[in-house]
Amino acid sequence: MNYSAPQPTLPDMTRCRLCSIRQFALFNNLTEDDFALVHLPVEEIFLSKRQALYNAGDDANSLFTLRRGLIKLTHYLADGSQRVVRLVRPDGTIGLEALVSNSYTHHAEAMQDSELCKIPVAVVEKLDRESPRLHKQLLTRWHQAVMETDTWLTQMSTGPARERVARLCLFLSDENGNHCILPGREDIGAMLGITTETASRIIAEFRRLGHLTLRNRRDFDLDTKALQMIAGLTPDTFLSIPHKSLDRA
Amino acid sequence: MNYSAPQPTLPDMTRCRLCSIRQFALFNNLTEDDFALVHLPVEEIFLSKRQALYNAGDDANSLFTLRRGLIKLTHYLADGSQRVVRLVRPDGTIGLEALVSNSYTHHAEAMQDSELCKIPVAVVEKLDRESPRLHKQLLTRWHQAVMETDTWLTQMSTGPARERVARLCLFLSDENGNHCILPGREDIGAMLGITTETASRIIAEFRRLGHLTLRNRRDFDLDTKALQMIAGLTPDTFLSIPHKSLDRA
DNA sequence: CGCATCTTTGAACTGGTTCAAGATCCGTGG
DNA sequence: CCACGGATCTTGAACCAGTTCAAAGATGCG
Repeated sequence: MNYSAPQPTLPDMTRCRLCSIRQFALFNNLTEDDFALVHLPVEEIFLSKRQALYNAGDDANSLFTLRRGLIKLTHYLADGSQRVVRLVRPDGTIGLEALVSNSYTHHAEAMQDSELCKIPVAVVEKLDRESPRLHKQLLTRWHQAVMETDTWLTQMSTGPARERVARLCLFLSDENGNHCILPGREDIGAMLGITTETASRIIAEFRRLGHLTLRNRRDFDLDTKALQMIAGLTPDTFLSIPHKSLDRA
Repeated sequence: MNYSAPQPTLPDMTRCRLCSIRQFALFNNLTEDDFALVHLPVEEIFLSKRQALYNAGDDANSLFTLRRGLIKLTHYLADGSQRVVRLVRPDGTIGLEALVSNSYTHHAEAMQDSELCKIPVAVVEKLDRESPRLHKQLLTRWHQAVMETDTWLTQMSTGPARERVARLCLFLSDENGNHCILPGREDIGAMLGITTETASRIIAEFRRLGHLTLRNRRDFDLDTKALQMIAGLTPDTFLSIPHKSLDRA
């Protein structure tokens, strides 16, 4: 575990009450009573791009809420390469496993300069016990983690490379949906299970076709419609109707 | 949701107390007091191969513990094909999302004749509230689900087809490790993200090389050592040391 | 026994990898 | 401020694993 100089923090969770992203994050819908239960420090953490939040196997005593930036969770493979298992975007929770295990499962690393809150396990455990609201939150967060990993598998590790790249661009695009910051080619490779060269070629192709337009450095404008087509017809069709293996109870 | 005639059940959870797999399953380490809290029926469910337990989107009012058999959780893709997201083996928990969502996320289907316990959400919610033991169990189960999905991604959807097939054989092998029941080629395809033909060819190759020996129908003896080699050198090396993107806090 | 389903195998094709050479970008220090 | 050096990105060409299409065996079920 390592990160740059934690800021001095207030002695309790006063800040959390005021936090701008609270309504979306783990501590959403807590009441004043809930906050009163806690007097342990919640630290702020700042990571710059490429810095690790923790490594697989590190002692797990805290969990984290991402306020700004982008974090990748990876497994390292036997051959030394890495496979991205999930991306966490702002408001996401990182390191939930701290609640049930004493070491982290993944390697967590910032892909952009990031800002997080570090919440001691003890805080969450106490709230979990005493606040039904947080308890529900917790289960929900866990559910999210599973769903996101599933989605990662079906969206980013399935189908031809071109589709995957298209899906990744869309996934990384901002709220408006027409702009995104692409990571380095190597990271793209680790996310999609393809080589850096393939990633490069496909992005070059998308640029030629006008589906991506470079703004600066790694900033791109994107033609959402076109990319959605490539990504596989209908946007989120994977909830559609099973066709075979039908019921025969 | 659909499955064959639920057996008549005892009026409460008496059976759970006596259950042979209890020590591993969700209700492990519950006390008599815990059981006393519940008077809702826990049904037994029997699925035969290819029968669905539930479909994505079905109303989720129960979760399940698998006692015998093998269940696959899948997402259906836009093109109608399916992608297996995780396999559940005996003692595993299925449908946890019922606790936080009112519909199931996956399609769950038996790959072998299976035997499950169907536990109403209300039961688990009550125990969750009133038994710290079950509460901890629940978080742990959820953690397991995430880890299993992660593993599925890194083991079954990464690397060349030959490696994947080898890993799948090992994954499906019984305790002794030298015997396994292989699913149909189409299922293998959906699990590994390859075509049925490729699956078939590779299995044929493994048989030629003596890594797999057919016993009957879909029963195979396997040469664990050889398969482990193919699966990618060291067995579970993916916890190994990160090499680049080192700390620079 | 005969039909439907699943598996195996073959042969052509292709998407993606590999290896290798340039190009481009960027921080650093002169 | 520019030039250098390392890293990253792009592009090319040969190669190969895996796909695709097609057709011939198995296998099981009514």
